[in-house]
Amino acid sequence: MIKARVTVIDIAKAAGVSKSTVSLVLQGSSLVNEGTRSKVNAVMRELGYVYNRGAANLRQAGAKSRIIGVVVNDLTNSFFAELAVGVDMVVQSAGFVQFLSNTGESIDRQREVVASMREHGISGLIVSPARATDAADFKPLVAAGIPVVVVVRNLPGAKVSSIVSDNRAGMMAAVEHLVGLGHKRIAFLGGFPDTAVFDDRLAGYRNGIEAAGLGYDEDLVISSAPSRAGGVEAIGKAIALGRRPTAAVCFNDAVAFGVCDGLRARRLEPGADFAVVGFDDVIEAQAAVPALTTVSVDPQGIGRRGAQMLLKQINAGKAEAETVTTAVRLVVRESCGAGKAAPARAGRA
Amino acid sequence: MIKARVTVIDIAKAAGVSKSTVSLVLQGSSLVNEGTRSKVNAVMRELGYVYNRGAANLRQAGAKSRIIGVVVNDLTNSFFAELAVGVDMVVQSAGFVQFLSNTGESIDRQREVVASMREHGISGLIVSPARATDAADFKPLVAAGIPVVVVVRNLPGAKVSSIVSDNRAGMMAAVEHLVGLGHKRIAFLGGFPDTAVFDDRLAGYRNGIEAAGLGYDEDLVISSAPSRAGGVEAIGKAIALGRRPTAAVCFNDAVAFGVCDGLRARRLEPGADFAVVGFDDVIEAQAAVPALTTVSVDPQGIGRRGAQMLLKQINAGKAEAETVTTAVRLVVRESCGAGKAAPARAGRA
DNA sequence: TGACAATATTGGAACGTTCCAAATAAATGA
DNA sequence: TCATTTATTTGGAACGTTCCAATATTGTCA
Repeated sequence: MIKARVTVIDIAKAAGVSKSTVSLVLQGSSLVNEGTRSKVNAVMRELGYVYNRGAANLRQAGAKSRIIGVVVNDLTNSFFAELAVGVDMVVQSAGFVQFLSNTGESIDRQREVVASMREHGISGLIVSPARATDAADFKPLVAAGIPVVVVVRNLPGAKVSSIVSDNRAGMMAAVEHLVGLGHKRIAFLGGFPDTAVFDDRLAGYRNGIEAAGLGYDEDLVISSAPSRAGGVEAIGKAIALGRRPTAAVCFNDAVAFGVCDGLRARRLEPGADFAVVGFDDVIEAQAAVPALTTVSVDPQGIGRRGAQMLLKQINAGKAEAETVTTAVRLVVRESCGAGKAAPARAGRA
Repeated sequence: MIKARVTVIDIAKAAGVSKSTVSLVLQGSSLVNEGTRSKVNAVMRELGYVYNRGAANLRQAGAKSRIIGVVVNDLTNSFFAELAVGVDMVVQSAGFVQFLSNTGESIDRQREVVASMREHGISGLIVSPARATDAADFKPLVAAGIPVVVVVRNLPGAKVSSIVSDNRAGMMAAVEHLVGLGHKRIAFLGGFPDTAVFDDRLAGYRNGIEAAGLGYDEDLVISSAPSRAGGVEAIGKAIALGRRPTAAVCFNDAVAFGVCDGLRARRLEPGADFAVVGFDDVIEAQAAVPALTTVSVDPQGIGRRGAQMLLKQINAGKAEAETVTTAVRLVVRESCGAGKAAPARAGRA
């Protein structure tokens, strides 16, 4: 068991040059002679040299650790897994690596992992914050000059960049579609009212309802946990209403699936007897029976976009916070009752 | 914009002690006086000190970076996302952080991320290898004394620890169950024959068939991509067979879902007209219609277990490779036609 | 040939920590 | 009081890189 690490000095000695030259080669400097370069490279390969980024970072004063921190609130939700994959794609091809952690909606955990990432000298952070995250939590990071991009859930008041989907427009489109199908009583089901995302989606719903000349009726807004179970609960309450709705837009796809479950438990067929529209377009949406009509937000795209934005800020050294909202589009499938769509499509590449 | 990093020396100066003492405090040494300790801690808080792990690792000769590398082959598959979450749980609570990367089944990518992780000085690696990974790929890691644990897919020939689920027993149980329901012609659908996992599952199928006194018939083994699309394809071929099977065990749940799709496209109802059993028990399995009878492998459990094993090896300094196969259990739901089970249960905590 | 530029190479001195051996201070025993 | 523990504290010297300023080497032009 030879534990001795091979260092740049070993290489230098073996190649008959100075450590400085080896360092130059490492950084692909054009200053070094072609012959020398290839010799050094050969020796490196031969001795099995592995670059010590820690040491390098030390010298480079925290500038470029080439580590990007990624924090998501629920990795078991495929929406966020996709997001992480999107980030990974661009981060990776830019020669960075991804430090990914899952907070499971715990803000304590979030604090921990962010602190830990900071200790490791991340050069930027992408975060989908846990519920009830304090906007001030990322203050120290940006004060230290570490770019932060908030995705999916925005943090009103925090002076960081953010990318959120156009929740309002998406929900409005969903309502319009249902109105176009002849529905007059459309409920808004699921979600916790204490989040910015909820507010946006609800606002879109309200806009859509009012634009259609239907009266906005508070009774038709039924919040619940943003989960499958929450959906079951919400549809239960909706059906118990005096003037029962004939359609619902849901806070997200998980809720929508729950709503479908709840409908079937009451011998109502989603799509045929009651129209259901989700939000997010998670992978399962197109495969479900009935296939879910939903608002597609392309989490992978958000991830890619967020990563690009972050990299831009890292390279720029200093960047002011920008906020983008990404377009969404309604994907009409079966659960809204708009007729059996063409046979389901294609896998993922 | 004051970029000056606060270092241990700044703290020392401000607290009127030496840097060595500050270092002692940092490591929670019992050598330092209680009064001094609290003073130092106070100053640290005041100046907003952040520990520089890079510098520490440098000195500690790569021993304890407290970084665990996690490499999965497909993060968009919830099976692996769950796995990562399981790892994260134990890794996190042991005070380590997780470096997670997705290879998307690309062995080039895998090589890249592993190299990158090594440069960052990970103290251990958990990997669910991409298809066709060369067992020698992890040789340098273990030679350098970095423990590696392979999960889910084993790497015959590699001298590393591994945790795989008991594929053989699981498939055998599935076959036995179908036999118990009266099926005589049971197909094995999906999966690529070039993987160890495929071999194991097929062996389990064969054992089950022969144990039941049914003849093993090669025609009933139809491989395909281990995906939903592959499932559609496989069931198509199965139905075209002369003596058509009446049931199938599938390579994994994705294939099983595809098989259900394919059945329905031919006006056959999975569960009623043809029995389908999957493998993995992905989250969607219990929510699907019909709920999928499948072999549950608890990816989160494997993740936790793998992480524990890895930590043990890290702490032990040197550990020989051990191999565990984790138990699996058949979860009977609807798709096998064993009668409507009790109403589906409960979410995830 | 000498002066100058261009091209390659190089020895320290950092970077922020931990470790070691040694120093200091305080407490104990005789 | 002095020697001897015991409890704290402390300066360097690493660790493996990068950066800087300086040096060697070569080539070019007059």
